Amino acid sequence: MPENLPEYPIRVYNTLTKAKESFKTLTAGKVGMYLCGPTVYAEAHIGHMVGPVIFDTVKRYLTYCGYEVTWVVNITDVDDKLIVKSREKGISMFQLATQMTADYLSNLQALGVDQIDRMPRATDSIGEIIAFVEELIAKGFAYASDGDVFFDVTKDPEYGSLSNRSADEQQGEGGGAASRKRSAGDFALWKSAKPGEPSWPSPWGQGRPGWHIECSAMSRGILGQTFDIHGGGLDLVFPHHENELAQSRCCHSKPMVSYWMHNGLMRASSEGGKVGGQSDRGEASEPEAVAVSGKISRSKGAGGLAGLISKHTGERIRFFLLKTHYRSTSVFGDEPLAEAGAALETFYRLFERSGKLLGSSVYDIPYVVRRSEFKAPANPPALLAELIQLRESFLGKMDDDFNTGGATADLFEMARALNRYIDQTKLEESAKPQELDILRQGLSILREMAALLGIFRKPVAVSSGQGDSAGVVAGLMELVVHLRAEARAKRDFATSDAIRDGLKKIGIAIQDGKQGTTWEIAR
RNA sequence: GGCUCCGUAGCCAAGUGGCUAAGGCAGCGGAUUGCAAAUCCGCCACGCGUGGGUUCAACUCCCACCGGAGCCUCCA
Repeated sequence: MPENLPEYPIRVYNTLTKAKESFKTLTAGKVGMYLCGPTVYAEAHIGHMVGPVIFDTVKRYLTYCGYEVTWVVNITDVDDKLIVKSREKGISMFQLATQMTADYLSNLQALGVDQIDRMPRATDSIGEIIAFVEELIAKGFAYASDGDVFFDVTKDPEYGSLSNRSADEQQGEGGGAASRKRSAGDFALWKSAKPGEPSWPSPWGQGRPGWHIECSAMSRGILGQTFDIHGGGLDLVFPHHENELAQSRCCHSKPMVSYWMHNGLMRASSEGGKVGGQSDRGEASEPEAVAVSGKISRSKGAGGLAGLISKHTGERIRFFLLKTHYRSTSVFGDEPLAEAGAALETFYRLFERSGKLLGSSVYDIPYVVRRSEFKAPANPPALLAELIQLRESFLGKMDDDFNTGGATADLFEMARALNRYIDQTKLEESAKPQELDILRQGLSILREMAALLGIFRKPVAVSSGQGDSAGVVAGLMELVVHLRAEARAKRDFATSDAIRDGLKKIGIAIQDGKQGTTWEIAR
């Protein structure tokens, strides 16, 4: 790779310049990427998954394009909310953080986020944080005040450049620490500990880090003073990233990051305005009033991601997040997720159908994992020519600020082309080896693109039977399908339809195809 | 009040100066099927919140207005 530096026209929207810019790395072929992770004081909600899924996809894409990416996601495990929450629960702050970190990690895993290289914890980085604060004081950008240390925003002429606001505009009352601040916009780098609070020794007494400083310290420690991409939710632009940026830029007298990327926020749909059925007419068809509440947040009681995952599958949630552009806000709820699920069925059915023809799982078909390694055949058959073109289209969308939403359209076109090929070539009646090979190659291209989105990496469990019962269900279904086939052979359609209808009522769908009858439990 | 962003078919959603405005969900016709389901083919925005303006040309740029969201306090 070093001798063959990637040259792809990737463009990235930069919050700092408010424009799409050509992607250029600081070090040839290498990318340093930092995403602000969660404060682990409560269970994660779907909003916390947006950034990880997006940046997981960004890393997959950049890696595919030949870059060597180091992706860091921090864990904030010391913070006021952690202290409050742990007291409520009667456990230590560290226990709470450990529990919630485990919850976060399990959610990431369920959504296929497995590209993270480093997950530093704030409490493991206290030494680096203190050193960083000392440097800022030495350089005149920060001052100690009665056990606290504050960043002096008036010393930074560029303060506010990220969120487009000026320091003197900040009319905040300065919080509880106002009396110790020189100006209201100053923010804490180090907070003195009250009795009983978790604390670490420092040159300013016992205390703990402020919110923003850990990211400056940890990103520097792992990625260096300047790195390529810094991400987070749109709600972090101010004050978190603004402050982080100010600390690092002032400390090092150089830019902190090349590209600031911010993802849009999720909004929750909620049923509201349940009107009583007082309709004049007998047929009351009140439209379901769906109120869209604001941004979801844990302070409003959002959560239950684990339940959501078991209900909708991680892949469905991931696809839902990726079918919209990462910078837009989207409304999330059971309906939108179910729709995403319905869309995915197209692919699952294609894979099942193809798997039967090929005699092996589509998920076992190898595919190209480096963009430069794709080799188009000299005279491709029509199907492959079409897929190659769709592949180009897909990659073009991804090059343009990781437009996953636009790219999914090409995925659907690929599925249609493949289904059409199977239909028109009548592969299900008889298939020549070379025809199956073309199908296999086509599926390989589809999988290559899907892998960039981190989907279709492994089969989704079709029968939802649990444990031992799955085998029982499969055996029962085999029997039922067999009996029904006998009825159909005798043209006893009353019986066969009764079986089908009865199964449908308990959530099992039957499909009669040329290759026999298949069944699936409604997902 | 200040600062951002958004408003594209019944719903979700890509596009953002110039060929016929992607794709998905739902729906409707047709092929197929014993009937369905699935799959394929076709239909489904003469118009992209409203009103002005710039331009040879605007959904795409500018202004105003209406509607919605976010940030300015903890937040992914």
